[in-house]
Amino acid sequence: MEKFLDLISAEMKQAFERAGYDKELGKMTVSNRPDLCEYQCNGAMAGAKLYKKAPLVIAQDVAKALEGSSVFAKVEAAPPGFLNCSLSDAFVTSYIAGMSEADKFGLSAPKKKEKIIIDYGGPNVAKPLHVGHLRSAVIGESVKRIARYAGHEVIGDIHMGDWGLQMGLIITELKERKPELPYFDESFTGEYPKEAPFTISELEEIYPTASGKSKEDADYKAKAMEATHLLQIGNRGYRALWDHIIAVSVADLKKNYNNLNVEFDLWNGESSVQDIIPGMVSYMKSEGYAHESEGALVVDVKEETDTKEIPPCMILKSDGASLYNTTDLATIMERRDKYAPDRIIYVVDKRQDLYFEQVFRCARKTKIVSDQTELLFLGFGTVNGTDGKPYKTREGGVMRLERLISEINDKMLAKITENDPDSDMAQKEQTAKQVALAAIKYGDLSNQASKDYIFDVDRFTSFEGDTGPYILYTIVRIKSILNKYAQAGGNIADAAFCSETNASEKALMLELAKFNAMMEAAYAESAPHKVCAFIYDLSNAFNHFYHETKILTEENETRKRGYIALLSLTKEVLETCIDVLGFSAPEKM
RNA sequence: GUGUCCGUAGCUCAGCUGGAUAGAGCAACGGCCUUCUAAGCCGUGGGUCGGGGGUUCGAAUCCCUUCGGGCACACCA
Repeated sequence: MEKFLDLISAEMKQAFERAGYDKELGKMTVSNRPDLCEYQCNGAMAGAKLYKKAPLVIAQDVAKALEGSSVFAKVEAAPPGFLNCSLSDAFVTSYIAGMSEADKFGLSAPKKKEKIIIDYGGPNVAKPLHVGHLRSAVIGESVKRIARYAGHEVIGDIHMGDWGLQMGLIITELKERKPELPYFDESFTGEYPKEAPFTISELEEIYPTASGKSKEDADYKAKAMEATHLLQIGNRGYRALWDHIIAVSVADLKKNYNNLNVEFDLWNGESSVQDIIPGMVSYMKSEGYAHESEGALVVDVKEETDTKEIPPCMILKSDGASLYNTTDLATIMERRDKYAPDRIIYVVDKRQDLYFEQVFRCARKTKIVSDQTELLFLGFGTVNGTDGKPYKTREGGVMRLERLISEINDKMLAKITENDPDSDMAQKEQTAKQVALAAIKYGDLSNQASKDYIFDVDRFTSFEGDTGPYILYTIVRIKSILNKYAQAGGNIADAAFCSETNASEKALMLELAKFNAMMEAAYAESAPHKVCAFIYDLSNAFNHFYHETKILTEENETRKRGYIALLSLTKEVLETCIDVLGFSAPEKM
């Protein structure tokens, strides 16, 4: 389905042509003076120089050429040369009616269906999730859903940090505490226990303890590095232990991400590509891409056109061990071979910008990625506290995600209980979680991803104005009316748009009409905040309409059915949008 | 030092492929609940769009410069 703006621009372009001007001047934009008109065209001013004519004269010529238009109800030429346009009710309602019939509300299928891998989440196993992990999960999930809605094939990969020194540290600490375990007995040849010798909470305590010790005790650190090495070369007991760590950790991660309504298609990690690293390294050596520098194996990635120094991309450390670069490059190879993606999107902290620039250049130079594959770095900003510094607990520690979420859940439940003391507790807890999640996600996604943002718990739990709960509240209001309508015997499916509209009704329709263009832009720019801005405007338009219009008591049946059709469409569009943002609305709140 | 991002109302942020009087939310103040959920609606006050220069009929938006801040800059991820 054509975009609304394109349709009315087409009408305007024809008018420019009929009046004897270049039709490319006829581009319409949303009015920035809503008191004067709905849409405007500034082409007459741009054409003034070209035709050596006063812009107002051109505007008047075009306005004249639009007399009798079925699209525009009114076109006015205003000094110095604006064309102020109001749309005809019939045109708007027929567009909206078409939208409600169309697949995806008129969002056209992409010219080419792409295969996209989104690399997001990126938690470390055995370390609890903290606020820093929130953005990658929330933004990545939304970018994934937007791309999917836009008609592409999308694979989400959590890409865990599950290989390296942190694993050696945990193993070392376990060995100190429980040396009697069979995993540490090199003569043990039997089957290892199926049960892990620790719980997730023990694991979460073990890692920071071990990490602390290794910083103070060089001997301990050496042991951890040795353990890491043994694990990597396949020590049987350590591998068994590692399997336990992963199993326990992944189960916990799944629970946490599930609470966030975040789902991954692949649970791969750094360890997944260990087998292909040796081959990749020897390929880079034999093809002459990699060379030794200061003891390490590197690939030069600087280019003539650089305005800054780009350090080489390191493939192996001077001790021969692999590092983040190594696994990321190997992962690109693996994805190429398994999925042949058109694009890989990395939803990662923006501080890793230079690092990914190196990796991408290295991948291109060494041809481990196909030329047709786009590598996109989607860097997000830091989550700060109200002091503008990275978010911490009141005590100054790292804020665990679970704690943050439960704090907001609690505040939410208190608010809901205040509003509705009667419903049963389980129901209210469920609703509280739903609304809290909307508050957190909308609070994050309504900011541009690349910018730092301030996570203000008080603001996020106040739920007024431009917030997730406001959007949910709007949806709940609509649902409530539609339910009442149905209960009174009305059939929502029978509703039909009425070509006669009041002002706030038309304004709501004009907001709805922006849907497909908005979604297209949100996909093209990987910009969930555009979806947020759209549903905020749409909710405002609805609430204004709601306030002005008595819907269920409307006596004119045709008008009433028109209202119901409009409510129904508004609800569906809002629900579609919050779904791509990764949250949902309750029945009541 | 080099690179990069940012600087818009008291606070948090939109707007940035150039257009009229720079928008929201919060906070402040004033209205609106016997009527579809007041987590709402309506209104008032609040701005040298960091400073300076340039391009343009027109600049928050593009270019240059300057000040202030964040971040990154090979054996972490």
